[in-house]
Amino acid sequence: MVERMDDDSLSAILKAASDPTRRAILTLLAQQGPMRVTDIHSQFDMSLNSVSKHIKVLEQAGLVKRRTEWREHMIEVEMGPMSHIDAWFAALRSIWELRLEALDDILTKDDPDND
Amino acid sequence: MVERMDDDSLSAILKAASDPTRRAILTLLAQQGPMRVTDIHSQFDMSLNSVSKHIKVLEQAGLVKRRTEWREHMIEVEMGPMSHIDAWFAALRSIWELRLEALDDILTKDDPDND
DNA sequence: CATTCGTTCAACCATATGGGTGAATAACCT
DNA sequence: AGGTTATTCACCCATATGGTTGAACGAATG
Repeated sequence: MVERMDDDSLSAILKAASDPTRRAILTLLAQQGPMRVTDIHSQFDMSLNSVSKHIKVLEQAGLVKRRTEWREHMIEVEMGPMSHIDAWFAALRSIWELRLEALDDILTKDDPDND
Repeated sequence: MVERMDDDSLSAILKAASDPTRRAILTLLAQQGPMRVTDIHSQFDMSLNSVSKHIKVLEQAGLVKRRTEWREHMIEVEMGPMSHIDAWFAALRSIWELRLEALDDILTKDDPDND
């Protein structure tokens, strides 16, 4: 069944994922596993600070998790919340298909009353 | 292999979907089928103009299609591009799972060399 | 203690976004 | 032609966003 999640959370997730840099960070983390902010930064042509901010956005959306080990912040991708995107899309598609089926039903039933 | 679609298109799609009003519009259209801008507007507590702007964002992201019939603009949800979201998510998950499998492989092989 | 390292915080800037209002355009209906 | 209807365009405004630089902080290390 459709887990009706917080609209705000979903917005945050989608918005966080809508930035190419942030998607690249997620991909990088999925490939490499947990990385430090500095390591992530080394893969991008932008200030460490900007990368840090992107990570914060991802973190607040729940798409990454931070394990602060001593002075190093290990950032790890979190796949769980991403399924909310999937769920929303699936729900939308199911609503859409339901309507089409109903429409088809109306059009194909041999009811002489139509028109 | 990861089907690398236009990064910009995907960004546009995710960004368009990241707004609650726009998601509501998509849901409405999926439920009701094609609607006019005015009809959509009647469901929201906001100016017609704002609704029109939201529709334009959805349109540019390819999430809705516009059939301009005479003076009426019929707006219809377009499910196709939404699968890009799905595809991106699936690709990310697959990258993630591949890494975990490889990791598991390393950890479980009876290699006496590990320390 | 001073330094270096890893990271964030604070301030700043340009641009985008979401909202509003009012005018303009375009087509239909007398 | 004049009025109504449907929609967008052009502005305006407040706030958010993505980027920058420089300072600050906390912890390891010489």
